[in-house]
Amino acid sequence: MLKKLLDHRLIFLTSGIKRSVIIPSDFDLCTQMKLLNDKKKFKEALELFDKYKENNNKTLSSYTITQALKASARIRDLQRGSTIHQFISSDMKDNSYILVSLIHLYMQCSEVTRAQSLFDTASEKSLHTYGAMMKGYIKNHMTNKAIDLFKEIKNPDEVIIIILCNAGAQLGTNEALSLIKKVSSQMPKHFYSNLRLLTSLLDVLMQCGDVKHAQALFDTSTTKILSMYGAMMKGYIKNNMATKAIDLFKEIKDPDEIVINLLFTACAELGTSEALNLTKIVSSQMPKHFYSNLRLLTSLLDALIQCGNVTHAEALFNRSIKKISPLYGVMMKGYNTNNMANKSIDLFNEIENPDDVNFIMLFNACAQLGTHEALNLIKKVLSQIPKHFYSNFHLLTSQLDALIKCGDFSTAEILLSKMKKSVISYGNLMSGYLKTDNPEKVLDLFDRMKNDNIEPDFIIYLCLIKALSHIGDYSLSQLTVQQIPNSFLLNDRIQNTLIDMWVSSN
DNA sequence: ATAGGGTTAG
Repeated sequence: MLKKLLDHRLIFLTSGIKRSVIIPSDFDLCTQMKLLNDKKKFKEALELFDKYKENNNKTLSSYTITQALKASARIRDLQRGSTIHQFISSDMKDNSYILVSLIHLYMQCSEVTRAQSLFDTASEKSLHTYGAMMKGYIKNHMTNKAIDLFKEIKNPDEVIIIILCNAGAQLGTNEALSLIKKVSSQMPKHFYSNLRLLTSLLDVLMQCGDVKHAQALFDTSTTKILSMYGAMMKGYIKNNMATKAIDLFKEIKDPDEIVINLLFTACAELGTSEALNLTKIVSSQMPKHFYSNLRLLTSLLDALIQCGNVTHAEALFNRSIKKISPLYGVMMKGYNTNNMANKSIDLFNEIENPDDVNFIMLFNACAQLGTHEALNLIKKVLSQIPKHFYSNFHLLTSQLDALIKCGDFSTAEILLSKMKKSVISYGNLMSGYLKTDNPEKVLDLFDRMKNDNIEPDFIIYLCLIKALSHIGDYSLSQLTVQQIPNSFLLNDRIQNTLIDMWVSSN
């Protein structure tokens, strides 16, 4: 695009002063906005845009509007983006650059319907338009829609295939894997020399569990860029092969922040003393400014804690000038796993804007204590949780767990009735009733589960048999056990628990 | 204009 602009400028420079007063000012605006956007200074780019609009009544070029839309999309400023949309002249609305930018804007702001209607009414649909729609669907977790759209495309280019790989990686299913394999075998061979495409391909193969295929592809590539190592390491971690991820890391000459981050994740996964040594060596050898990357620091602390060195993690945490919620979260997790729930709670009280994970960690700490004070804290915190966190299933589950562990079954029951029903939450409440010697409640919950059409799992049946064992009613036991599928009756632990039950009811 | 690999969670 810059080349096009430069061409414009050359024309205007040679065509007299009069034009150079009007046009180059918009040109300058556009170049400056692009520079700011490239530096991720989106707000500044938009301020410049506003200032220019105030002082000039002239129509803006499509290049400038594209930059303004891009900045609005990146900061997810729907209000501003819509205003610009209204401001666009009708003949410019057919411009394909503007169309793509508008779709991108609405998709980034989760306004899928508005993006869809722009797409549907567009007179011409370019590959870029399809690409923006597909990317938007992925962003809004409507992955299958992205794949459906892909199937409409006759000659996908490299970018479209990259986006398709992203969709496949998000799904991680066998269906996604076979689609990717089919598409990659049919695409022009020279696409394989596009290393960004190759990275996405490695990523999707790994996320769908085809480690061997990814390895073969990685090994045959003569040129290997860092992102390819990153995709492989991420894939090994995902497929529980952390050691392989570490081995691959050792082959990298100049690791960047991303692959080091992946290394720390792998080390955290292993949690061995070798992993601890490696974490210490790499963190001491990496450039000092990496420590101010808070995402990287979070992984580093996690690795140290999981490998058992809480003291070192604490020291680094205290040394960090800037502290973000995830950094508190990882420390709280560390205290929780080391049975230091009180320290975890103290840390929570220092957080200015707790995120969802912070709340989860607090609930875990309260569950660990199981005291009356802990219950009071849970109730105090409940009123502080922002409403949008209530869609986070993890948060509700750990909240339920904390209430049960602190013995507040009535509040737990209310929460369960409001939650999306699941085996996990039922199992949690059942084992709570079992521990507090309420076997009748366990049977009651089992019936409610059946009414909710939830498929019981191993844990549920185990709780059920133990509850029957507590009650000790032979005919009730016989009647209930008939409902357990044979596949579960073959399990050793189920069989042992059953034996205990028959003994106690005779 | 749409394009790659990264943190904490039941």
